[in-house]
Amino acid sequence: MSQRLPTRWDIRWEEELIKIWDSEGRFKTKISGTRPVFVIDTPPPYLSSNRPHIGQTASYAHFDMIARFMRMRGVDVVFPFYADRNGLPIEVQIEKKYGIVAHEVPREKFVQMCKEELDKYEGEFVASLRRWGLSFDYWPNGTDSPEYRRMTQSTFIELWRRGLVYEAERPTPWCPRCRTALAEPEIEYKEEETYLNYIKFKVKETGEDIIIATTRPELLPATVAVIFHPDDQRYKRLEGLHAVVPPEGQVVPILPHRAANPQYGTGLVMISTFGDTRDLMIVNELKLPIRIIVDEAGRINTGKYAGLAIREARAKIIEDLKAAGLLVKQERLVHNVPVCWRCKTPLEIIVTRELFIKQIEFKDKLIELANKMEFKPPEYRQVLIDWIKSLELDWPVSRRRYYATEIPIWWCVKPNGERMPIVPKGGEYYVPWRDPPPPEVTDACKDGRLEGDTRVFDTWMDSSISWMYASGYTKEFNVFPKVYPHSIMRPQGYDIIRTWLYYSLLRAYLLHGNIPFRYVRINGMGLDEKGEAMHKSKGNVIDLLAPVEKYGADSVRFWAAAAGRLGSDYRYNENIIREGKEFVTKVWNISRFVLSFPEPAERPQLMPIDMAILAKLYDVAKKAISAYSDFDVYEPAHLLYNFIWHDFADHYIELVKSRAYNRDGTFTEEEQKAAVWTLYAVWRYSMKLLAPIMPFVTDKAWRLAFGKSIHDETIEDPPEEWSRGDASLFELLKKINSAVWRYKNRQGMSLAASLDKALYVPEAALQAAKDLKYTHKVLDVRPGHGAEQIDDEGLVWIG
RNA sequence: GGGCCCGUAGUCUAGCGGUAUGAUGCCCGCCUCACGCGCGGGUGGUCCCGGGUUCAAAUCCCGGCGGGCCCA
Repeated sequence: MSQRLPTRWDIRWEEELIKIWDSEGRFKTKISGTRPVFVIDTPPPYLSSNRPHIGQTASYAHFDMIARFMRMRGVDVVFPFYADRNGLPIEVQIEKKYGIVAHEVPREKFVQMCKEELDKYEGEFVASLRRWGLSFDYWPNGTDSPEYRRMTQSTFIELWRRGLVYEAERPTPWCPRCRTALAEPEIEYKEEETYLNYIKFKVKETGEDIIIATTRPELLPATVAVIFHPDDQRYKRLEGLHAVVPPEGQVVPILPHRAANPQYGTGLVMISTFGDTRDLMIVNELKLPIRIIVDEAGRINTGKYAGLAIREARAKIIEDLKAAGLLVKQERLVHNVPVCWRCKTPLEIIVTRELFIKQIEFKDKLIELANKMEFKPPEYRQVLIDWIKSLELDWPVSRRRYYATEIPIWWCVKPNGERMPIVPKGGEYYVPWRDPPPPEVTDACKDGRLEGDTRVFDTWMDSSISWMYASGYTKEFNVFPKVYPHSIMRPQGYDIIRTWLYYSLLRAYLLHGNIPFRYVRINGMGLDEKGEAMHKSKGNVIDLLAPVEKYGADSVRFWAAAAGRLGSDYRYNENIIREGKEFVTKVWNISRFVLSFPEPAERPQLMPIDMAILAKLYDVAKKAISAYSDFDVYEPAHLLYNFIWHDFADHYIELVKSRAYNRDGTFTEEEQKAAVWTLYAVWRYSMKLLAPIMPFVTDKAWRLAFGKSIHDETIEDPPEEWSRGDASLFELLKKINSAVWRYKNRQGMSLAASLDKALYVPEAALQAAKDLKYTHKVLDVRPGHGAEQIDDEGLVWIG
């Protein structure tokens, strides 16, 4: 190798390497058929903007490091990248961008607008990640492709056949703006200022007045009960009596129920169908009658206030109550209202026909399965289990939106008006709102008229089977039967445990009676320098390419790996990126140094210090391999940084430099070769261990050295014989080096200057006497004590 | 309102029963033939506060305060 290589790593080499990797076909999934297969269930990112932020990208870099490590362990890794493109956010974005409302535009056209917008983002998204050196196989078919949607639909049809899906009229949290039902995780809460209204009801049996406090007076016509807390002595006497509800005068029971808070308002609470989820729960529990007064657009649809929007109705009814002398008082109040996660519109609970997937009856089984998955780190298992325990409703999966997977149902409308759902046989991509029904559907509806369902699925219906898609379920290389579920790993953030992870588990259980994958790797969130989440609205989003352009991808990857422990949040920290850059330079220069010697063909007789550094490396390798195997990149990053820099470079290389050069023939040829052989052995092995984290500098050096890619090498377990060296000798030599350097420093000497004295060291260190003598340029190296102690422990003397 | 996590030198971070790890910053030296994006040496901490358990607490328990996340 030439000595004329620049002393600094040039980050432009990274872009050359990406081109080389691409031309070598490294980004394509390869299944040998002989090696074990491992699937990484890459999170398909949602393309609501053209670039992921740097925190998100860092987690993808982690996945890449794991993929690269596994490949070097002799495994065929399926590491796909495709986009999640279905769902509400893109629709909302299009509506905002063009100032339109989805349901007022021809559906075909609206869907096309969404698709085009997404296409614009995807190319740049992929290119940015590639610039980070990510080695995924890019699959252009995202969750909105016929290929993926076909799978979503077929798995749904399978569940339908098994009776796990039902359509029911059910009170459902509903967004009047988006005109869709929402599932539990899609509900958010927002503080809102409102009035708590104290309203007079009459007790039917006694004629006395009772006062009820409510923030939702417009729901009075839907009120079906009044409750008080069972321990509330003030109202015990009302138990079993009835209340007359203004203004329409319906008579409802007065019941004790623990959900009533005696401290809130008057302690008497009206229960309406449907004010909120608590109302819903009580209505179900007490089997109260259902009074539907709100329609899909959020308008009152019955009685005196019909046609008014919720807020208008509220104002009007308050006015009427006032006029009738039934409004006792109003208190200002700030409370939390449930809102739509996407558009923040306050939700209503209305009754619609929705499709539900059964989950409540399987809670115990799901918890059992959750205990069978391996969580890294383990503490996140409880988050999933707690969530399963808290579920109260089946999963509503139908949505009245547009850019999503169509529900594959046709409705057979009989002459008598009866509607029968018919599902096709599966295996195709069905668009019932647009396409004619397939023959098996027409055959099943000879006596009726067919209507295609216009609804779509909740997007988690798509992403909850990503682990099947990633395993090539729809692809030519389909390894699903081979890897499911033991060789699939799900990497994801803790923020979507209750959604992506939970629904994946549910779907796997319903489809296969099993877990979806054996391993769950939970990463923390990437935060800004101050430790706050990055949000466009906050203006603290750090671009994912700027630091790469400044410091190079290897440096940024080093930050990604080293910034935080697995499962903990990690902050953006330019210092660590800079440290990564310096480490790249260090690695580069170590490589230049080692490669300046011809590698000995045969293994020479090693000296004790050579054995000692190998023993040290043995230990580092064991720990690093074990950590990598647990999908941790933080430990390896720190272990390798410290070993390569502060053991290998600072001490071993310094100690054996004279022996390796052997300019004046002080050492025997065997001794010299031992140094060079060991330099190579340590360098080779540590480069391989580092390659998953810093794939660029390690590959460039490896190609110069051996004319092939480091990424084709195998990381074997370290040879057992390495462990026979004496690692404590190495620690002792480090202390001696430091002591001498400190001494020279205090004497104002250059470290390269000769010291006209003998060095006295512990007996053990004499095994490296010659190396010590020439490294420190002392007269002699002797055992015992000299005239002057130069360390804290009394080990090192000179004189 | 509930749950979970976190609070260690200017900054970031490890330790999680025996008074503290590393990085960075700062100061001082060194052109040592792989590297000045380097090498060496030093400086810097009531381990958020209060109480408890213990021979002994950053470390365990309780209560605050501050920050974050998830959920209602």
